[in-house]
Amino acid sequence: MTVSKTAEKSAEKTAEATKARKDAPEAPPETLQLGELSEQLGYVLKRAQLKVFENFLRCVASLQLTPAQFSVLLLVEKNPGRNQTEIASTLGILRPNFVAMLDNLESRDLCSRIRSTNDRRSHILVLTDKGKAVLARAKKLVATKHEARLNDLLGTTNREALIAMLSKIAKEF
Amino acid sequence: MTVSKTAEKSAEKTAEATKARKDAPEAPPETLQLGELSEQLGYVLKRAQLKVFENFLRCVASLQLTPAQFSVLLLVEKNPGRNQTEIASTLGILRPNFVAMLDNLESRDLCSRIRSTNDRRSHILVLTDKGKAVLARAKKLVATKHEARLNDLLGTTNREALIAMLSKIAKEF
DNA sequence: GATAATTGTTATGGATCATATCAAATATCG
DNA sequence: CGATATTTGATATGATCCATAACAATTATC
Repeated sequence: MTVSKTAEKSAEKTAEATKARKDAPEAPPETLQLGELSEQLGYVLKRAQLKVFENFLRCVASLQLTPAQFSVLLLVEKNPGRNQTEIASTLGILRPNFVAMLDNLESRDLCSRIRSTNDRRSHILVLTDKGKAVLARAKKLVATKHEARLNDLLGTTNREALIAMLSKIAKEF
Repeated sequence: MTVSKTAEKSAEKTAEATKARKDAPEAPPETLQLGELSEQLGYVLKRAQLKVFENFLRCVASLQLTPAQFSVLLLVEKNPGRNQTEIASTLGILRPNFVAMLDNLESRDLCSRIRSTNDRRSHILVLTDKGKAVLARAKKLVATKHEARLNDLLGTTNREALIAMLSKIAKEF
């Protein structure tokens, strides 16, 4: 759809515009060559990440959950009774930016802030019943539509190897 | 360094705060459990991508190049004579956002916009001599410091497998 | 030759990310 | 004990990135 848009044009002025048309070995002229870019880790990582996030959003579109929101719900479910700072920092979210995120989730009745009795400064985070239900549905959608897509593409063994390598990079790079 | 910050506190009020202290099989209490998050493709992808970009910036800090700028220089070098729309679109950059990027690179005399004689609307992009030199130095830094780091971490075979899988995801997901 | 499409550009708004600062609560330490 | 420092959640604010609409100049199309 976007390939044949920029065809050869204005070839009547410069006669050389149609040179090297026969026995062209490779490199179709209308497509740009990525070259070393396709071997750059950062480039391909970023491109893959965008595609994966995009697919994630489609898969859980019915629940209106972003990857970041999904990760918050997962972490709160796994670690009930933790405060905002703890949840945010393990997700790499800065505390100021976490406030609006929680405002959103709380306004949708997916999680609650509870003033801690031990330390009245902190807010303990817990999932509401609705939050647990939504998260359960999200998990199913992600497993059956999102992760399954990855399995189809790579196979289970490769998928596990990929996750392992990315985890290692995230931790040790 | 950030592990032992939030130690157990105020354990004298609630006697249950110190329960399950002996024969704890796993799960140190001061560290949050990632749970299913560590298996989520999107999460580990994003985390890895941030680490890789961070490392890239450090490796080429002397040249003041971001990953995006590096990709532009690489693509222009590989595809001389292309216009802004072509370069931007193959990198997934929207044309309006590409203008400021080029203003930056051009103000640093790394690349030039040249009015095309065929189509006087478009700007042909080429690297300046300085741009070619800077790109050459950047390539060396990236190869010896950045990509080499990845080889040390994964090994050459795994590195190639990782790049291949990420490329596949970027294209077919 | 009138109309449509393309190119680079500007303006603009949203989303993400980072820093400084604050009040309330707690911890630390003399 | 009490003065000081630290922590927590929050606000304000700015930077950066990403997306859309619109525009003038140029070219393509019919």
